[in-house]
Amino acid sequence: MTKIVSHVLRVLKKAGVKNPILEVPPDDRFGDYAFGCFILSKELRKAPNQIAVDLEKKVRSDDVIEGVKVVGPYLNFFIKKEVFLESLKTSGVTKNTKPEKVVVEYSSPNTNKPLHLGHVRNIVLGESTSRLLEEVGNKVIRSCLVNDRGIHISKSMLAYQKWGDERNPDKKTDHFVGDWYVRYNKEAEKNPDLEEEAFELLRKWEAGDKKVVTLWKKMNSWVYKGFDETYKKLGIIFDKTYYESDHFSSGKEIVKNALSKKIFVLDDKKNITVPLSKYGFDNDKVVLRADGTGVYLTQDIYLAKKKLDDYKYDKSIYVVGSEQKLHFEQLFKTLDLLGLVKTKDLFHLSYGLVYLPDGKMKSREGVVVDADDIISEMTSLAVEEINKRHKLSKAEVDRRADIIGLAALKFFILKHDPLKDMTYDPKESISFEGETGPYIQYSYARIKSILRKAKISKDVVPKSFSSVSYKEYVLAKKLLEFSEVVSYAASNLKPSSVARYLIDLAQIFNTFYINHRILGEEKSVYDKRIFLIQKTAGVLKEGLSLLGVSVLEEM
RNA sequence: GGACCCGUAGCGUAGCCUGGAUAGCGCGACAGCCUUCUAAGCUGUAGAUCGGGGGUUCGAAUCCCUCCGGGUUCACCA
Repeated sequence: MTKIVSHVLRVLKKAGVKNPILEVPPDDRFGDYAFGCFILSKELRKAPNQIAVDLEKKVRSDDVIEGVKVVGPYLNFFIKKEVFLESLKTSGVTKNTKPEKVVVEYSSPNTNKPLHLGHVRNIVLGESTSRLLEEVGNKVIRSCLVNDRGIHISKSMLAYQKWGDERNPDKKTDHFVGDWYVRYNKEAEKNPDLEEEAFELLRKWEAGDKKVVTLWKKMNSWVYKGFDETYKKLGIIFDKTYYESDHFSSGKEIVKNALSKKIFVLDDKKNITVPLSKYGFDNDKVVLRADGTGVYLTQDIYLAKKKLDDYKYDKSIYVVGSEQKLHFEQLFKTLDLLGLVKTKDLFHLSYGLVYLPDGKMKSREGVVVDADDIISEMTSLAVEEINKRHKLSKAEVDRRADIIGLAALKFFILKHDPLKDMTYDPKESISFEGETGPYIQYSYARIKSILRKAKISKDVVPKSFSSVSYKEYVLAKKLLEFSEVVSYAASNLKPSSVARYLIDLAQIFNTFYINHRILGEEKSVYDKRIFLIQKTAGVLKEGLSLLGVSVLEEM
């Protein structure tokens, strides 16, 4: 691709254009590349169209350029179709020249309730971002910060203590704990004194009360067991888990130190604060209360330092919902002031909230789309779809349904720009047709089916290509875009651009598929098309894998 | 009230960074395509004053200003 572009640029320079810029026309009927002559019109004091006409005379066709054509102010270049297929032989994803070590923090659950759809968005985004960064050559450390202490877990604990009769879980263990959290909130409505009891429990926990700590450990272990099952279904493995309970009171030394260096200051109530208002923030931010207790920011400072000590990272990415945007701006500026990490090496990958049709999810009332529920709902929908089409053993149906259901769910989330809020309507649920994960998987399976019937296992690479059809050319051209798309997605942390690309590619492939036969064609055509569909399968599989989605050989 | 984000056909969205040739796609609607490599597919039709207004520019969905609508956030909560 770039080779073709640089060739055209060279030709333009030879024709007398000093700094040529190429653009891609909106429709390939206009050509493969275009040079807009507007930029020259002032300098040459000629109409853009006249310039284009003059240039046209100076450009000859060669082994890359088939011809040029003037349309209005544009000089349009038509590239020989086989050149695109030829470039496909050597195409691939470009790796970073300087690989970086990147810590990606995601999931970050509380331990008082099971994971919900919001977490799924977070996890799927975090995982895909990690894979993208690895794809371009970076080293990624997947980390998870567990909020395992605080008033929320005390509430679950209190309800269990009061009404749980020391029962063992009779359902998925994290759901069991979550039920007590919901129970607490229900009871607390009638009896506001419960809140004080919950705080009492938290104080006891902090004081190291044995009974409370034992209960806390037991309930957390149930939650972790449940989380692990969910992570396993989603295909997630963390390299490192940080627990809030290990360092919720850490970071105080760093803060005091910064005070003595006059980086931080005392406010009129003797709280230690970060003087953020000097740097364009609305307010200063308290980091250590006068009574010596820390806040969220305090331990986040500590954690950033800890991660730095643990991994000496070049970049640190936090996958956290958009409602915490301000907090991360404050944190990043603070870390910069402390001289710990430069702001440019920190990134808050912010994503929009997941809404239900009637508003926000409320986990304290149990109004949530539970992660496990939605996964199994997707899976059973997939079972129905499979049974409509095939008669297979139950084991095979289940195997395929897992892969298809998860693809539908993950792709549905990832095809949206992370920034935007999204609404999930359980009634309409997630489709398997149109712009979906299964659609991409299906395209892949179609290719695999042909390759099976052709009994081809190795890559077919024709020496040369001839009489390339329009649809073959369009497919080849799209395949060549893959590496650019990956680079863009990795540097902008936007898995959605990969998802969008895969939709386009699958559409183009399916059109190609309907219009061109492969099996039974004469050798040169057959080889050319096998080459194309093998490349397509490769890109579909690799692209999906960047989204954390698997493929099926048959579906 | 301040700050930030979002506003593109009935619905869901891409394009906005880096301005350019008829605003791309999916769902839904309508009309078609399975005796040939998987119809989870393909083809066609209808459907958009790109939230309103102003500005910059030869040219604005894209950049700037402003207004309107929606959201998030502004704690010594995480």
